[in-house]
Amino acid sequence: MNLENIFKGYSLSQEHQRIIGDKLKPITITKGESLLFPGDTTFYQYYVVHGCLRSYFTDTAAKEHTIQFAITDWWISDYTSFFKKEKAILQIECLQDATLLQLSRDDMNQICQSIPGIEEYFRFKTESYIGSFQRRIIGDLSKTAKEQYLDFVNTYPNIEQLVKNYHIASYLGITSESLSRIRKEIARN
Amino acid sequence: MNLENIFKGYSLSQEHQRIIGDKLKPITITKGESLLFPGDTTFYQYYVVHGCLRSYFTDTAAKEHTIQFAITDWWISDYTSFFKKEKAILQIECLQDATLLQLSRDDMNQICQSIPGIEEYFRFKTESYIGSFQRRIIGDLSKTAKEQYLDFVNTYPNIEQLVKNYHIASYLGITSESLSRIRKEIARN
DNA sequence: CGCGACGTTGATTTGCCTCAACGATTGTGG
DNA sequence: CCACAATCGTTGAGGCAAATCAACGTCGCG
Repeated sequence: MNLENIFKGYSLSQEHQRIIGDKLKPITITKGESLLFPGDTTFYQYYVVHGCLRSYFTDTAAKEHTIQFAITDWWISDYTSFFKKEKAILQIECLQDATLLQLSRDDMNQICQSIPGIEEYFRFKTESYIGSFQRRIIGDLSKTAKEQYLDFVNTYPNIEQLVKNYHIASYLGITSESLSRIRKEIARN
Repeated sequence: MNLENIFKGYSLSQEHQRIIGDKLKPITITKGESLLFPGDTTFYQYYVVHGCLRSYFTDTAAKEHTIQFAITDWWISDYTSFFKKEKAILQIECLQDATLLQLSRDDMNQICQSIPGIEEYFRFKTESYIGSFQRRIIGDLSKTAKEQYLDFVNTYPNIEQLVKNYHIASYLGITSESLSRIRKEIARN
């Protein structure tokens, strides 16, 4: 396993790589399977080596709302559950056969304590989430569906090709019919 | 200054309280003033001792979108700017005369390094933001304006009394006219 | 081949916005 | 302390973007 892709910019000794490698448990999952269900509590976050997953919320009207997609080099979890040990409200589903590295909260804390500088990696990652969530809230509040879609394909061109249109629609907060019409209108130009 | 309210649950020695107290700079600000403007870079976050502030985004149509309110015991900043040293996109405005404690990013890091356990406080705070942003995105995606408003007054009853209706509307992503109609409809029942 | 999943298209409905006007309340200067 | 202006919240009329409901074409797969 090559840790360099994960901890880009952090030079790790052989010994430190071994310690981290021992904590990261490889997982394979096939399309359609789920890693986590609402109501369960998750003690893990997952690094995507390859494949594609999404986390989503199912509302009282049984509509699904995609919170996050994850492809190579992304981490995914229900972070409310992972951080606070609360029951998850999200489901995490595999959209394309995937290989993951599973890391528990306890092991993450241990790595942070025993390997100087690595806590910064995880802190930076958490802080980056704040930024992307904030951008998303601003987008939800201030943009039309068409603008949101154009932003999405610009920001995540690699994801757009991998997932179904109705997954994208559920991420943007619109119906798949509306997304279809938006795409049609864009194609006309 | 009493640090106990800020670092609830963290027992600090006299010496450590002195170190932290030296870094927290008291600030007073009056209604209508702003701490931060879009385009500036902020090196500070602010703890609210008393008073009320909001952070908001102004879109290309000159509409304001409130991202966060902050009252006693909350922290506020443009966290994208504060964490990443990027230019701020938010403005931070005082809604009720306030007393704040200003803490710079560098001082925060120094406190984290010199006082064991305090880094956990800030990490926990950042992780809590993830949870509240996630809940907000889910709300934006899955709830009607009326449900969103009811959630807001349940979750932040202390804030609802302090701020103007159009600030709440801009937080919920609706117009003040719509909020007025929603309130009227709720009052009928 | 036949079935189910997916995307598209049309007709209609609806929730919220926009624009406009008008009380109520608050603040301010004479 | 009053007069007036500004701010704020409310109400109405009309419009629009997206949802809903329904039908249908296409593609992939057992």
